[in-house]
Amino acid sequence: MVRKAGREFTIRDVARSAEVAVGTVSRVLNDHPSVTRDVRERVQRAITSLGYERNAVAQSMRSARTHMIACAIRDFDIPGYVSYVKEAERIFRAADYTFLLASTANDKAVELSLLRKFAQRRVDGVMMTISDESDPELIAAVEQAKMPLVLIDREMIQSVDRVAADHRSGARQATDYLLSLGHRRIALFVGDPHAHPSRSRIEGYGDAFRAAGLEPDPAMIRDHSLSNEFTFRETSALMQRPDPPTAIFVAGIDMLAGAMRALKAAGLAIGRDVSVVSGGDSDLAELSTPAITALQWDRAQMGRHAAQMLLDRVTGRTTEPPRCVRVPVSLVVRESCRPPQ
Amino acid sequence: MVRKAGREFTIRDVARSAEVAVGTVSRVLNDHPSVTRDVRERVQRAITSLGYERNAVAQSMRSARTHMIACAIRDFDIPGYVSYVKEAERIFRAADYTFLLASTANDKAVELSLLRKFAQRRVDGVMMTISDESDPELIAAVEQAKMPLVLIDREMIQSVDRVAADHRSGARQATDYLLSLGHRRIALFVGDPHAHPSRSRIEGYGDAFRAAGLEPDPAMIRDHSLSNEFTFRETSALMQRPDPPTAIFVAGIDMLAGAMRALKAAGLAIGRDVSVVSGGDSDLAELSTPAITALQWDRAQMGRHAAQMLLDRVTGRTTEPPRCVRVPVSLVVRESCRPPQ
DNA sequence: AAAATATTTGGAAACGGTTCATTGACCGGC
DNA sequence: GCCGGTCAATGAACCGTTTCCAAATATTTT
Repeated sequence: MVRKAGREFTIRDVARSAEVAVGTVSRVLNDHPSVTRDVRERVQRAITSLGYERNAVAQSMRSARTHMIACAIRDFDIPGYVSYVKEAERIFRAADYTFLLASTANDKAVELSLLRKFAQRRVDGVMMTISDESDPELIAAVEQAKMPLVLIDREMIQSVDRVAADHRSGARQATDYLLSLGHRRIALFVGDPHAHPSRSRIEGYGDAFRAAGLEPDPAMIRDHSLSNEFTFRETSALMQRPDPPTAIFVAGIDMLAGAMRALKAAGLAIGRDVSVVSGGDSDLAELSTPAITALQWDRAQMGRHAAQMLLDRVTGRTTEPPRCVRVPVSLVVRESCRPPQ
Repeated sequence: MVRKAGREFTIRDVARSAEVAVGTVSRVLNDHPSVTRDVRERVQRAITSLGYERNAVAQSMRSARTHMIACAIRDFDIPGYVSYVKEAERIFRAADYTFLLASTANDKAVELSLLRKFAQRRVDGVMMTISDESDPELIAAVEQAKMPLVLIDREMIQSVDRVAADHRSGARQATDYLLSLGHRRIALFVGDPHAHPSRSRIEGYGDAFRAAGLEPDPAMIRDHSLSNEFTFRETSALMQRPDPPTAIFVAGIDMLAGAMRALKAAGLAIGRDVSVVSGGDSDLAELSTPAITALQWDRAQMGRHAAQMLLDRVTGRTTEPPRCVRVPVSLVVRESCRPPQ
């Protein structure tokens, strides 16, 4: 049999070649029990001899399931995020789902447009972060999504499943530790306070101060952007004040590099001149000299939870009300903090 | 109009609601010129009032184009790779292509199975790495792929498009530099020599030795795996020899952390006790104390090239024979290398 | 004003699977 | 020898678009 120009073989070609009906080929492909050994083998032979590959598009068209899961995160190259995603992809692939990935640059318009695209593609489920958990348009888009959806590291929208690290407790631990060393002017860097991680970190920071009978100084808090440039600029500015902080808590997951660059440029030594705690652990934190004290949580577990929750919805195994899984955060004490001079 | 239970609105519902034919709705959706303003507006109104979302699956079915690009890389959480991917995704999204991502763990079976999956999904193009450029099965699978395909950081398979960094020149520069400082026992760590980057690095390393009238010592070369554990173990072993290397060139893109961990554990100071050059630049390399001398190339550009080449094939803009784009590599000298004592 | 041409709209076929009602074959029991 | 029941296999309908031909209408030309 010769393939028609530009056309791939279809189930009909297989049927003709094996001298059976198309329905029979479909049943062979789907391991339906009521096919005799003889016919099954004839069909298998036809399939291999033609090099037939089943068309997933046609399959999705009829079955109204695409076996695709979409994921949208702030940015690909944030090692912290990618750890979640890596584990999730592994689980989805094992469950025979294809993984679709996009970055949003933390931009609401991109987030909304991706949600529409995912809907048009009829993906079976969505895993994502959003830039602003209190934006009505984003909330509406998330709540009215036609497919199951899991939010990553977001907490506020109660009507969908969520997986989040316990950043409030993490920030509390970090701040408690710095306060216990005697620090009082502790700079706090977080990202956009419209999303849960930043808000929770600010809360945890405040919790620690208040538990010590102190009031946090708003001038020490910088909440604006997650970019490295921002962290660099603000660290530089803060260290030039007449009363610079004696400790810096760079709470964003990928802010450490920016702060270190600024301190290096200013000729300040971590540990000796200023104490530093990083809000996310990394090779950089672990292997710096001195090694940086950091907050840490099981990122693979977070990805696993998100993937599993989503799969449970997609396959209909769960119809329970939406829930929020919270992953614990702990402080790894290294060498970057000393009592202030 | 009420949506039937469990069914979404279709183009037919829109047609009925706007009192036009389905073909007309399709023409409105596709901005076909021959639709009068009046009809167009009536259809638009029907679309918004029903909340209709076009079904991309059906569209693909009919048009035989999915507007999806698949990408398979060794691992998500290798910052070096993710930089390529990030830029590529941006370009594909801008061109209205959806990006499909999978990790292969550098495993041939996974690579083959993903290629089949991509074929079944009828993606319009594929961007990937493969674990072994000389494996006949992989070569066959890549060459016989029904869709355009671009290999990332692979060079050998001439019959498809490729984008690769010039690792040979990079390794030559790094080794030249270490030799010029007076080092002779220079350890070289690379990944699996079945793929271009490792092979090229070994060649570049040898080039430098031979250009200096020396012969490289095979006992100083470790080519096996890209894992951090491997690098850790082998670094530890090598430094315990009676004649340990005076310099280490960790040429793999994500091997630096493993080597640094081993040196730290052995109580050896980089720069003073042993010189180090990293085969890939990173925050870790830049911000370590001392800062690590590293090879560097424009990763975004690599992703851009790959995406553009693929788009040119997918859209039929190019029918030229396959080519290989090579991205230059340069050495950034920092503080991690000194003459041997 | 009629003819020729261009433009807009309608409606059916096609894409490649899955599903389901129907047919046909075979077997055992009375 | 007939009937009922089970199991395999058939083939048409269907999923939601796009595309193409034909019909209807508008516009220009003669």
